[in-house]
Amino acid sequence: MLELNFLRTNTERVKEGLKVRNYDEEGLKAVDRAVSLDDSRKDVQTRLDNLLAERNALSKEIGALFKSGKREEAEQKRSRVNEVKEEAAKLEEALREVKIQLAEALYSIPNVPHPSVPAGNTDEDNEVYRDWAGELPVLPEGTQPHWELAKTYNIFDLELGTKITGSGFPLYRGQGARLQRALISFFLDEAVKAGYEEIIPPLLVNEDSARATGQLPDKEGQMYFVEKDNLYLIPTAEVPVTNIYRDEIIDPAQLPVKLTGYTPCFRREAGSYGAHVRGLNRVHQFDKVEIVRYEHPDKSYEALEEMLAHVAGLLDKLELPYRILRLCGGDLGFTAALTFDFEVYSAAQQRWLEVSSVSNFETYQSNRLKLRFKDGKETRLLHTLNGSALALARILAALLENNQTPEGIVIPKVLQSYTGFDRITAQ
RNA sequence: GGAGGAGUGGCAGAGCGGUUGAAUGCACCGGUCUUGAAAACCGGCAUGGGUUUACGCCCAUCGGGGGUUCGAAUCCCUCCUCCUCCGCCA
Repeated sequence: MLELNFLRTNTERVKEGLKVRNYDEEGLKAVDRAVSLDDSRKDVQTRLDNLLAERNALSKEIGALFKSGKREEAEQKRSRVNEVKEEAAKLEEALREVKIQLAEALYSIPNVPHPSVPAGNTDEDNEVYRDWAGELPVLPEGTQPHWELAKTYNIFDLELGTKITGSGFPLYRGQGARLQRALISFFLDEAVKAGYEEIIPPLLVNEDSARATGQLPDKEGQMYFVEKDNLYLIPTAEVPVTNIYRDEIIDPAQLPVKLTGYTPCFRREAGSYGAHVRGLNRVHQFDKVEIVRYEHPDKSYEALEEMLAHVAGLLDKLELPYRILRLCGGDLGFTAALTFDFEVYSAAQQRWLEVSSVSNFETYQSNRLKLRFKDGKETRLLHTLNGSALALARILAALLENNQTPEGIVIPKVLQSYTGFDRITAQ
């Protein structure tokens, strides 16, 4: 959530930001509402504090009176304290109430978009930040989409996944499983080479963690929930990895903190079926390597560039055609200030598939996380960033389609030492 | 899963109903001394909120939540976590 101080001192800027996200006049009111709720909060807080101060002072006096044997005086004060306590109880209730409302108001206000974020409503309005410079591959007649290739080469099986679990849970096998593992290792190795510390986090998280990264209360329906133990299956490694430093004050000498983690990701994706989500295009379980950074506020946009270069480097090495989009206000995630999406071209489907999303959240996440650093005497919020590097299922889809030849599916050179074979052939 | 024990500042560790946001030690940051360093000595050293031009003052926080009391780190309830023993187990 946004910092209250920022909200108070930059009210107009926040509103301008909401307009970029297509909020109407009604939506903008949340900003003023939050500020006025905070005014009430301060007012109640001050009155309560004064009462508590009085109570504390009286209690001390009572203690002293009892010691010196002045019973009666003590009794008098005691009844006064009881009055004070009654009043305080009311104010405490009021404070609790106003805090809940304030939190709700704050949760309803998204991050302020970076000035470079273009206006727009849908993904159609996203800006092509860097287009693919070369020719897009055109496959000859008779080429197959990846779900057909899966059958031809026996590399993954959606029907089996359905049998075992349900739709959207692919089962990889043989050379397909091997290729999947190769991609994970390759991505992790590249991240480690780039200075990221490798993390294997828990795949289930508690409510606090889900709340801290903004999955709750916002995207409740997106996550699988284990009711018996009150745990959520992670929709991305971002959740456990970003929570590592929840509630911490970091020594600035440790900055930047660079972390990477591979995890399966679980997403309910309720109600999404149809042609666009065929095959591996959208599934409930997929593998992803995530990179996460905590940065000094002055350096976070530099870091974002670096992350873009890193992801671009991965796609270059995999020899996949891709483009980079700058998300427009309407498509930008609730918590992000600026997001770039990477899309690879899937030649058989003749469409672009999103394989990475790289974002700067500025202090929006760290405010909820209470993730700070010491800036001299001052304690300040850090900037958090993250990006997929990379999401597996769709990469695999594009790879299979683009690299199909009459002699099998060609494995990119960088992966061959990981897979142990240079092409996938019919088994 | 069963039985017992414990959770206090960055760490270790006192306190077990009153002026204790918390002794002491270590770590850390200043200073004195020293050619320099170490040692010694002196000082500082939690987070959040309110208020103030400022110095400061006030409130909350001793695993989380609730309760008893004029007053709770200290007593009670509850949840969580950790340790020991038993059971189960990749």
